Amino acid sequence: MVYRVSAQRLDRDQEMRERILASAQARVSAGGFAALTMQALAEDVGIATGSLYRHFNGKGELAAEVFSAACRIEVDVLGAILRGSGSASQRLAAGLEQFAARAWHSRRLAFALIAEPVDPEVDEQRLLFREAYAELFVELLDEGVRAGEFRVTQLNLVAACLVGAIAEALVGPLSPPARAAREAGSSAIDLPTVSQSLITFCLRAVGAPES
Amino acid sequence: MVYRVSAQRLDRDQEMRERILASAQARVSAGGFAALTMQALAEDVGIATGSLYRHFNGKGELAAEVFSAACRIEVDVLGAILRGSGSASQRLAAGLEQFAARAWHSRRLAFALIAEPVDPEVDEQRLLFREAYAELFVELLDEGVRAGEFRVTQLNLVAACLVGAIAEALVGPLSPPARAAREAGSSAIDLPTVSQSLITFCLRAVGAPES
DNA sequence: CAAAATCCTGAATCGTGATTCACTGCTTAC
DNA sequence: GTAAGCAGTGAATCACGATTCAGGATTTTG
Repeated sequence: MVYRVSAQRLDRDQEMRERILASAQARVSAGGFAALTMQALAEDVGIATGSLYRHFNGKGELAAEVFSAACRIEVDVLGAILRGSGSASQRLAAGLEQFAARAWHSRRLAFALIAEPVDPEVDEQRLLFREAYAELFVELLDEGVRAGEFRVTQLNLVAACLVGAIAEALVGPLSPPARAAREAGSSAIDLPTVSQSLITFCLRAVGAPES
Repeated sequence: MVYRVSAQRLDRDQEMRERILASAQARVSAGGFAALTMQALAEDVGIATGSLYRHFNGKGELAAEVFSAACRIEVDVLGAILRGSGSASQRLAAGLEQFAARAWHSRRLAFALIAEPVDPEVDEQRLLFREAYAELFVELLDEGVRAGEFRVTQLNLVAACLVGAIAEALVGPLSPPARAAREAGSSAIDLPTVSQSLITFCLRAVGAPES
């Protein structure tokens, strides 16, 4: 044996893996998962298409990893707020505001994560992350109910409704951004307005007392 | 000229077109749009694949037509209720109940119409029909606000939230049906419970006074 | 019934993009 | 320095289903 996997090699592999993931995420952020082709990605990174397969078993795995990484950040951010300090209502409002702001500022990515049609492998991840979101809301709802702030019985169902309402409001085809993109001269709603309306909607929906 | 398009032929063409659409809808109802391949469809109908192209310009057109037909029914049904008689709150509740019942009884189709990844051509239709739904809700919200029943300012946004909440609750990956399908032994929620929770959620969300 | 025109067939073709693999060229260890 | 073996290359291959099209079958009219 005159060749063995050296530490140097492992480092380089890891670095390359990260470069690939970074390029992939950039692609998705710019043009959605539809823009994530192995050929284009390889060109971005500056390697041959075949080389991608040294680092990932296939496109599905790669896409799923891009997806998870992006989502994990979102879930962590939201979780930190929802599990933070303050009353359940305050935390719900803060979480929604944060969520809205993030989605607003990277719409393409938000759309890709929440709604874009993709490989089944990615869809599985999406399922898991939507559940993760819902789980966070279930926790919060539970606390809110115990504290007498919220009036909800079917925690899971209401959590799903919240996730759906938020998703549709912010990134679905009906969302203000999407509408604005379609009809050029449409009356633009701004972030604070959307944010506030969404918060009011959700707080009322869970039976929080009006401020 | 010894051959011209006769009335008989036109009739047959129309009948065939309808048979194709019926088979296509059956396929989608059973296995979603993913199961709608031209080959399989042709076999179902009992004709050659090429013959499908006498009746439809391509798969996109066919799929879009299946989609529209199914959606139009839903929108009409919902519209009839939302525009019917009774207070805005009563109509909203009735509409939700109806919607929930229909989705519950044909989940696969509901999923296909609301959430399944498909051709762009179908996505366009989806956009239009989601807007149609939202438009119905906007009308209702407007009436409700005028009547002093609802307290909502951003009608469009709130309508989108409603559509999102309903969709996610009933057919999204988080929905009780979907959950039950995944975890075999999960505590099954029944339709009346889902229906009631959804109604409460939506009525509160739009600021309707508690009953 | 025959001629003329269209319809129907389904195997072959096409398009798209992921995946492979024989080859070239680096790394490693001594 | 150099032999052994791994990494990188990218054009060729594959997979998959939509779409086409050259005949054979059918319908229409006189």
